[in-house]
Amino acid sequence: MKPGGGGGAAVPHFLSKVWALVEDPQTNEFICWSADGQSFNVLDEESFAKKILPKHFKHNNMASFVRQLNSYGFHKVIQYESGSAKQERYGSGKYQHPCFKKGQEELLSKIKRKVSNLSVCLQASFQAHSDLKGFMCPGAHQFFFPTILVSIIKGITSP
Amino acid sequence: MKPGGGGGAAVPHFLSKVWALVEDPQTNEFICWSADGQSFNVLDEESFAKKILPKHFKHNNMASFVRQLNSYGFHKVIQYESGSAKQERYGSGKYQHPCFKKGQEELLSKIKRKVSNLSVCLQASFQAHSDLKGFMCPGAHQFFFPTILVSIIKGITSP
Amino acid sequence: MKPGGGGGAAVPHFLSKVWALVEDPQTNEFICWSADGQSFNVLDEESFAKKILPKHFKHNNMASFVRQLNSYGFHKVIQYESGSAKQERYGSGKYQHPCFKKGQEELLSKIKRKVSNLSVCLQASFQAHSDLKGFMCPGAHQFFFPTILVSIIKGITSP
DNA sequence: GACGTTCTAGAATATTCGCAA
DNA sequence: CTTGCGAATATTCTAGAACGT
Repeated sequence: MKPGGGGGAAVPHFLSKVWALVEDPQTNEFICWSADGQSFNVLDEESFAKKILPKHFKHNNMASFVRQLNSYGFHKVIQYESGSAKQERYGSGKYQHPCFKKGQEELLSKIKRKVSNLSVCLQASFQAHSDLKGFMCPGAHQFFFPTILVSIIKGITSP
Repeated sequence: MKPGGGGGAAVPHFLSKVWALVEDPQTNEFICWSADGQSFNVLDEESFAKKILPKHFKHNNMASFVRQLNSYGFHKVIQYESGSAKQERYGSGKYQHPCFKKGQEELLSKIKRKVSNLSVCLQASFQAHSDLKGFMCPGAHQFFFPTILVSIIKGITSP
Repeated sequence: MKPGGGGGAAVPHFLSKVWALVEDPQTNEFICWSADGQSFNVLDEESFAKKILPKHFKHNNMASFVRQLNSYGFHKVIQYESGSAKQERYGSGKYQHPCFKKGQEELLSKIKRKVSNLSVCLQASFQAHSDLKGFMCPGAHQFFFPTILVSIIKGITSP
């Protein structure tokens, strides 16, 4: 269960919604897959922000949408304009993530949200020590080992 | 015999009452099975709280009802609105438990109330170490960092 | 400047809005100062949640409003009903904070948002152990020492 | 002592603002 | 100048804790 904005699945709400929007033919005027299916396009950011976003999120700001994309590791694809011939539509944008590809919805679960320092550091620091498994507290539903921590605290406080 | 509320069955009163409410056709306007029978819906939480709850419990607060649901391991199901077609009713909610399914009342006895992991386990373990005082977090009534340690441990043990 | 919610003042948006709501005569039917000006009352929580909240916040849930109040250190005031004479309005609530008092708007800036115990307790507890400095997690801006705990745990688990 | 009710806090995601690479 | 990110607040779902029956 993913709280916060309300997750009910392994995939956060945000990702599910973006996927649905890109897939939905009714919104293809605003957001759709790119030609090669490796990224998605927002065709008119202003219209998309004002018309589509508030139906699915609690805001109507393109900047907030982009911030979320970045949080999940999406990157804007810089479209090189060959010469001046190309008339790019004003306000369009292309965004990409290696696990966000047309026809491969199962990859969504691999997209991880980047969080800021606290949890990241803790987890990052401890993940390198996966040899610490196997400490169940009797009665607990999860992995747990208070006794050991008592020893730790004692070690710290009365060295 | 299950104490607490003075039940006479193996299933706690709370679960029996929720089951009865979901089944009862007369209250289907407020609470009913979902279409697939895998969860139940509260259609209008405020009406449900004010009209139905006090008839069966000692309160009329949706929050207390939800707290009980969570205590028994129910989870809220996030309903994703695909597109704008779906007209979700205001203030509705869907709740689910793997042993709460339409037509399978016998599963109810498998639903267990969760006890507080923290106090139970930590206190048991720490009582043998009464020399650890002085690690009180100001404002805390107990040793100071149970939750955080749990977080750390969870990070270690369930990567 | 307080980011998040987009404040432009020293007082977070939430506090400013609550203050304005309590002061505003037009919303006194739903939220107003208590008689002594030491707290504020929400007279009908469900009406307040559905009618007032969405006009000022991005939600219409009383629970979210209460979560914010608690985050800022407000407490619910338990109203003792003297005998059976007092007819308390159904679904009302009184909330109080030592720096939220009628006529003293300047106190608002003293109300601080509580952050997750995680950092608070860690810092509070470990500041008394300044000999543990030097254990900064790279990228972290605060006191922190996962590495030491890992070392300790490893030392205990694999002696 | 397990269960029920209430108030508060934890934890993850969401939204906003501003800055810097 | 633009993209991406840090950090603070906001919203949601779940759990902790205290008290009562």
